[in-house]
Amino acid sequence: MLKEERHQKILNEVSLRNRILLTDMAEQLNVSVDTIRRDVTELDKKLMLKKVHGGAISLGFITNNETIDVFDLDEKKLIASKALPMISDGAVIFIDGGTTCMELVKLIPANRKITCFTVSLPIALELVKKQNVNLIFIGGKISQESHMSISIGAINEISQIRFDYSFISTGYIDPKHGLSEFDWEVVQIKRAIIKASKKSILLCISKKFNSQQKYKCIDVIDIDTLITELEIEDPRLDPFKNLNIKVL
Amino acid sequence: MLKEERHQKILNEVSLRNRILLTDMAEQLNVSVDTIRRDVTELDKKLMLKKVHGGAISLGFITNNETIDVFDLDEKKLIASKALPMISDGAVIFIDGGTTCMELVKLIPANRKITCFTVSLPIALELVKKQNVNLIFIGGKISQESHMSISIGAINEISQIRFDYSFISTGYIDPKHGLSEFDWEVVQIKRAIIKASKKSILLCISKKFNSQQKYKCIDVIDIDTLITELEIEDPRLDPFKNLNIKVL
DNA sequence: CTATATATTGCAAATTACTGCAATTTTATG
DNA sequence: CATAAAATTGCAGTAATTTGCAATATATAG
Repeated sequence: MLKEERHQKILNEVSLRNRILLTDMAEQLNVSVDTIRRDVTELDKKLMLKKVHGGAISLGFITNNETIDVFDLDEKKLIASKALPMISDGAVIFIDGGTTCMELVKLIPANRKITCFTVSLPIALELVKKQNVNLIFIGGKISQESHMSISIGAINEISQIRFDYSFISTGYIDPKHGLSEFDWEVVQIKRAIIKASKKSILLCISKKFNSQQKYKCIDVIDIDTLITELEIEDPRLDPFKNLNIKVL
Repeated sequence: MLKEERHQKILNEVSLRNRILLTDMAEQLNVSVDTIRRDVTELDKKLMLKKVHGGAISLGFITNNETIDVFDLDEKKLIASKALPMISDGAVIFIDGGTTCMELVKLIPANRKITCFTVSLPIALELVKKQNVNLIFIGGKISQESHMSISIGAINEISQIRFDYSFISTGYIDPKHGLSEFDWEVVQIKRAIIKASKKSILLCISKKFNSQQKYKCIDVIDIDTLITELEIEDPRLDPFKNLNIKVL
């Protein structure tokens, strides 16, 4: 078999499976592992794949973090765009932390006049850029992990406010087990927020469906609206529709 | 499974959840916890996530590597390095906003155990990176201009604290007219801070000398130490030395 | 403080990588 | 066609990497 032929087959396999093992390819192409190794080394130099210990991965796969992130980002942007119409002039809203909420914040038009509360430093830093947003940060001890204010004082402050809408995120969600989190403090904060909100809107990518963590936060029924990137008629949404919450 | 494959899966999970447990990933990927730990350590070194006890968290927020051009960065770094020795373990300090204070924050070593208050969002976002800093953000309405918390509530909160040191910045300074600012609210906050501090250290680049603005904040004599980028014997410092404050 | 979970370190086994070399095949050229 | 030069391939020995495990230290939660 010609070398070029092997190269082509290797590249095919890499693009198909995103990764190969040298031993697999050796067996498949009936040559020694050394030969495959040389082939892969060559293709690596040509930047046609990435050689790693024991095999090779596609270049698309290695930047997978970015591409997947961008992919996720698109989904999150879609969720954010669905949520945006709920933010109308004059509203008093709360915006939670997390990347999905961050996309929502980015979408808020410069001329939208609202009062916006948050406990998340990154969200606040983004909100402060908006000319017509009256931003109030609920202060206190900041958690290293979540970059959120998580103290009792924050919970007290929240309890004395009445939000028209709260846009919240969750770490984990399950139709039966409800929303759950990794940090107990975060659970406390989120509960306070939902209690202080006339309406709670959960922004959640469908990837998180059917996952749970040790600290239960609230039941799914406790939120008013669930916004995902899915089409409304997607069967994956059925378990949530049955819970009698609004699904967008 | 190739190591890189695991890395990708770990990164995906981290970006999705913001946080993972080593044990969860080990189970999910069918390898030992040690392996996941090594993976995470490696990814941490590559600055692709942050390793924490028991797991890892997303860098998504933290990588605010905005290379905003800071004027006179070298001078500000010099000032920061002069101020750094005053931040000792166990101290309760306040750090003001501004680029000079930001340089000081960046210099704080990871193992320095302090309690740190601030009203500045960017400063807070930088401080939250420091493992051993107990960070408390004094919340309230955030000013668009200064990205600082400037409400009455914040002033009240500050008045109930006692800082060992406060590191403050100023917009304008003049030996006779004192420190002055553009925003009335900022003046109020700074006054409260200085009142609540055992010692106040002003970080100020010499370019600001002999300048003033409409709202006077405090007199130069009200601060304890002035730190500039100048040599101690520089004649430009004489007007301040005559005011009987410490000059570094 | 105590119990549990996690981190660190060293180590051994298995796998993979690298190097030099020889056998074989391909290519270049008269 | 003949033949030397170059490229390709497999192999063997050695080096490096990866992985899991165990013992010990450290950190966290109650």
